[in-house]
Amino acid sequence: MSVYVGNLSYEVTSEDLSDVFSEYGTIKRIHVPTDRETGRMRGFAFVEMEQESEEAAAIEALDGAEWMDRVIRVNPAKPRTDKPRYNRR
DNA sequence: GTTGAGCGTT
Repeated sequence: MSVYVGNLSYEVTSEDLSDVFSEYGTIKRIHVPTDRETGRMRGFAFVEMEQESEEAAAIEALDGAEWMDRVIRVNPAKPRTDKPRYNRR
């Protein structure tokens, strides 16, 4: 169970996400991927809750919501695609 | 500014 949070501002941190999502359930884990090469945020994040019902509540409440002057996107996350990454630097 | 890692081809 995990939730994808996209269209985020680059100013948003995992703390902000934790703060907001904890209103709808118990945060199990927060993951904010940063670009491996630039070290900067990629404008999205992942949140895991204890229960899927909690995630659903968060999705309903936050998807399309205006946050940090930006309409964010919240959806059930897709499993990590394990696509080949041959010549990465 | 939209789907996470790492190994360094898994």
